[in-house]
Amino acid sequence: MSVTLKDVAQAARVSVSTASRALTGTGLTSERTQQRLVRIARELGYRPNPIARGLKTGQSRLVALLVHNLTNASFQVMAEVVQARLKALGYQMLLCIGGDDPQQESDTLTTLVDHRIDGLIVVPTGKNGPQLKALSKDVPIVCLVRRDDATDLETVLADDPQGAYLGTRHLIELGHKRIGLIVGRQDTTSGRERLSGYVRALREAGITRDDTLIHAGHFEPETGATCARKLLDLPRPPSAIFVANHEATLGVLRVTAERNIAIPDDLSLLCYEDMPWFEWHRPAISIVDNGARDLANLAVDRLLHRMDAKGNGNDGVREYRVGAKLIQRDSCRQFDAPAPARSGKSKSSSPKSSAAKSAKV
Amino acid sequence: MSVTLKDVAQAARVSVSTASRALTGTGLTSERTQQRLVRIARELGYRPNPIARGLKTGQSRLVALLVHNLTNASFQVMAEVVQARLKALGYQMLLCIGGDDPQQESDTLTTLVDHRIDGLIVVPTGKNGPQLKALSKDVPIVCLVRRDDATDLETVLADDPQGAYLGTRHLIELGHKRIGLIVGRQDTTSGRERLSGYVRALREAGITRDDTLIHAGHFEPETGATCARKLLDLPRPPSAIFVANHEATLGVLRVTAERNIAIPDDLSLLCYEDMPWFEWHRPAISIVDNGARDLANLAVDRLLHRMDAKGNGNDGVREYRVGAKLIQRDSCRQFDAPAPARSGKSKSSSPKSSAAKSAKV
DNA sequence: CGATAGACTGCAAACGATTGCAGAAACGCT
DNA sequence: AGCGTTTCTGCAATCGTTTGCAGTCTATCG
Repeated sequence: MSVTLKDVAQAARVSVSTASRALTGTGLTSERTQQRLVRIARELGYRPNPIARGLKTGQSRLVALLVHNLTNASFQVMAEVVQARLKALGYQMLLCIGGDDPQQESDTLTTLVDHRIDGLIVVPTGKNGPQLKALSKDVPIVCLVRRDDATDLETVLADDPQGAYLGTRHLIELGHKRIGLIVGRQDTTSGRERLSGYVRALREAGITRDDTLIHAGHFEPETGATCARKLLDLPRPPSAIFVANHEATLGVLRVTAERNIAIPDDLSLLCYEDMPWFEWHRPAISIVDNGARDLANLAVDRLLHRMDAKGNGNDGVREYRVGAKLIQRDSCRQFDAPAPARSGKSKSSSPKSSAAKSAKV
Repeated sequence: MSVTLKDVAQAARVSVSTASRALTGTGLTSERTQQRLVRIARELGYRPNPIARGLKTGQSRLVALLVHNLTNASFQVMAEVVQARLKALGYQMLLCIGGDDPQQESDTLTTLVDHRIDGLIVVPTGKNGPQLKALSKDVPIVCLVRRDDATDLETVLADDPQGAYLGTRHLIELGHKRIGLIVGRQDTTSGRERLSGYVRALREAGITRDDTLIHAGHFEPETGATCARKLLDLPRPPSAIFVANHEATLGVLRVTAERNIAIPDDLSLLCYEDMPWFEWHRPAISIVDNGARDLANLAVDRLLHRMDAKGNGNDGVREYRVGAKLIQRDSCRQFDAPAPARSGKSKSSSPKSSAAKSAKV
């Protein structure tokens, strides 16, 4: 079917080995034959067969990126970054979707190493630590965004404690005292860390933590909505909500729209991680940016380093943190302490707030 | 490193060939040895090396999906569908991002066939027809969403003419006569077809086409915004806009927000292709759904068919169409013909519209 | 009891590359 | 001229499978 090394060798009247050496540029052939072979190979349209090569060398020039899904905007940009970087180096990216499901992750991992991938960047579910650890003996692995506590794999993390702290502090500085938090599962690194950042900011400001304001769990838009309702139905509802879990944002937004709660006038809203439409939304939504682009780049750097270092690319560093930063848009606003809560909700009786509402659309 | 067939054979005291036959289940081995080998293989944790197998058989169990990007929600769901389907059949999906760039597409294509992929589903740029055609001799290929006119490849398309027709007709039925259209590049199938559907619906309704209402091109949110402005600045602005180009939506939405144009009261808005947040947005955005899920499934069906049929899976059909459907949400509204346009814009003077505006947030 | 079909099994050659080893050629040096 | 180096080339083994062919064994039948 396609032209093989043998064909090239025959056409050039040399042995296959010579052809191989000439084309891989080992410098073990004379300048003349080298050039001749390169020319002939090009004329014949020879393309080395990576499968055959891989069998011999044990390498595939394939690097896998295993993420949970593609709906998450962060994963999208990470995928694009990784793809671009790898491609420039002659690797092909294998993008896999694990669905945040341990079983699926496990399956995918085994097929990937079966395919003798040269490297792996993975957003671990956290439930396959032993397997990951075992695989890391065969393949350089870098964890991204989440840590798997059962392993000592090199991990590139967003600085979630700092990000959550930053976000919370921002709200506090705006005068908010009751800040609702919607945050991810507490058995994930990011879930725990974001909560801790939130708590720290409160403590520093001398605000006592109120657990009725905190919702942690595995969110989808729908459950995000229920939590938002719970928060808003509180006797003393929060004046700001920090949605530190990406998936919940849509639900929260819907509830506020349903109830005609004007953002930021009636409620300040701050989200974690960017989405392409956040800055187009009215009001444009302020966020804590986890630096997806930087994270991906760093992960690639580390992976390449390990791949070069052939097994002992261990520099002693286990964990890299990429700083988060606050991006202020229009969804957070100075909080004017209201009259001390009496009975019932005072919202609908406030002409000011409703006027503000009609100014916004 | 990992356990090979040879190891299994040795442990079972049979030849490698027998081991191979037993494990691949060719039925050429005795029941007893077959079972014994399966057991031993499992005990040893044997996993066949797809590279070696691929070298011999010429197959890789890899199927590639080449799309433009991952920000497009349709591509996301397609990727997830394809991944799920293939995985169930023991294939690994290779997801590649071509960026709608012919050069990049071309490069990716060659590395893919180098890797001896078993099949390819591609959203073609349309600029690499000859290459695709050539490759299709080696690999089963199915085009998705776009057709490459330079080839006669089997193609799974959304029914864009129908979808655009459906959408436009819907707006007409609501009483709209001046309907702005923002549509994709006219050198792509979908761009042309959507325009034609729009035109047909107008013609059927006896509305004369007004080219100042039509904007075609390669859009990003920003250019989408400029077009929206142009439309709204027209002496007689449209009462509805059909955003038949996915990328432009955000821009249009921003302009309407900026100008306090209430949707659907001041302007009806209909979009093509769904986005996860459309139904959470207030007002929820009505769309023409191109059936991404069905498209992906059909593409996989066709590809598998071709892969089975070993080269002549050609059933004579060249083109499959997946029906589009209208999903009505809240962004379109009955149009009450306004008083004939006088001088200036009457919008700000209408108390009704501003009241409506303040009801919405 | 011997022939023969049938059911299994093993040998060895592929697949397309890479690579250690050794031979050949060319060259310089004494 | 003879010899040691250096430089290049080819042979052949190898990676882990699959598979055509031929051989072995058993069982069955005449």
